Amino acid sequence: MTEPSGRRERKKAATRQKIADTALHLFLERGYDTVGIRDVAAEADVAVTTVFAHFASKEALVFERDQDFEQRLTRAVTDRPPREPLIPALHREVQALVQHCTAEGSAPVRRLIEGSPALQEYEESMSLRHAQALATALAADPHLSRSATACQATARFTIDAYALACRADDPGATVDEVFRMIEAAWEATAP
Amino acid sequence: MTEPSGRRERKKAATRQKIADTALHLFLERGYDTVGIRDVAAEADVAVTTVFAHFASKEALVFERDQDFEQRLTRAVTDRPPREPLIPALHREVQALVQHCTAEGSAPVRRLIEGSPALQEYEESMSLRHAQALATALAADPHLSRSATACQATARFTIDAYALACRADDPGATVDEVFRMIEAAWEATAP
DNA sequence: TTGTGAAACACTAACGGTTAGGGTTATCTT
DNA sequence: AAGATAACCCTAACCGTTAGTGTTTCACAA
Repeated sequence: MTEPSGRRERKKAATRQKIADTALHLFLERGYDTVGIRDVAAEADVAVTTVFAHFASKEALVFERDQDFEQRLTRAVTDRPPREPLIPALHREVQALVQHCTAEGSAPVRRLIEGSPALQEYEESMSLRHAQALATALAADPHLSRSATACQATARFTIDAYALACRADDPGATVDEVFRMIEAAWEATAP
Repeated sequence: MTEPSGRRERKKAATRQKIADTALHLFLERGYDTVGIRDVAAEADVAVTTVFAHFASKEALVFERDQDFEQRLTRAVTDRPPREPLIPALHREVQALVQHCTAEGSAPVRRLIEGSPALQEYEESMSLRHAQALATALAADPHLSRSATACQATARFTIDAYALACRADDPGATVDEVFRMIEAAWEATAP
């Protein structure tokens, strides 16, 4: 119940940050596979157990920043003004997310991920969780009234659009093209 | 260059089969997490290294049978009679694959997979590889002449249909419904 | 101020998947 | 029959991850 009560939380956050920064730095410098958890812990000057107290797995160290991805997607649905059509809202949000993830600064991290099967698998797994959350949000929207299957499919398609665009030569155009398809698919499910 | 030259290959296949059978048996009996690779190796009477000579990972032991999944999908595209429309062909093949995977005998294995995050992650990862293979097959079909993006998106949508249907209450109906969406999406990409 | 409970962290040791290194046997080829 | 090689074995280790068990540091109230 105590919100900003001080030093302990700050120190914890600092420790977490230091671990994440150290890890990303080492990964980018020497490669994901070559750097062990023990290396990260030593360099960050913490115990190995402390690393796992802050991050669920080695892979999670790399995806520190993409915390709010899921929230942004579901909010694009739930916080949309009444009567605002669904697909354009999703389209806009995905466009923004893709731009964020293909920005200049994210390039080295993307290369890191592409270079490690373990990281790619982890990212896919995250994506599926996001798709499930989005599907739930879609099914809960009273204005849509589509079948559960239609909601789940649309959620997956949306995540597909994001995943494809992140790896495409022209991310923006890819989002637009896939969303033309999603729009048609969605219309085909109208009651 | 030697095709069926005998005993060695037969023995190798037998060893592989014995490992897979033993593993699945143990997993179903005592649970995936409770059974270690060392247990499997001991029960199959082989060395641990031999297990990994035949299977790339512990998870791969469970998916021994779904070898031809990828081939069946791509062949549904490439071996389709000329002028046969794409989506119905895919629809039929996915329907068949789903029936195969939701058949009576596959239920215990499915429960095994649902019970282990590691197995689910592995299955997703397989799915993505299949989607990429399918996308390549679509892009290579001279009759289709769609953009690379459209092919990739359609491939992913198809895999989504399979994944959703395998977990749905009514798999057949789910395939049909999602393919109505895919059909519309595909039409929307007509040149 | 000080005592108290809890949170954050450390250390050690281990577990389980996976691999490297190096040796043995069975099969294939010539 | 004599190499060549594939399949296999054994040992020992690496690495991610966790359990068990303290120890330090902070928050809070008496």
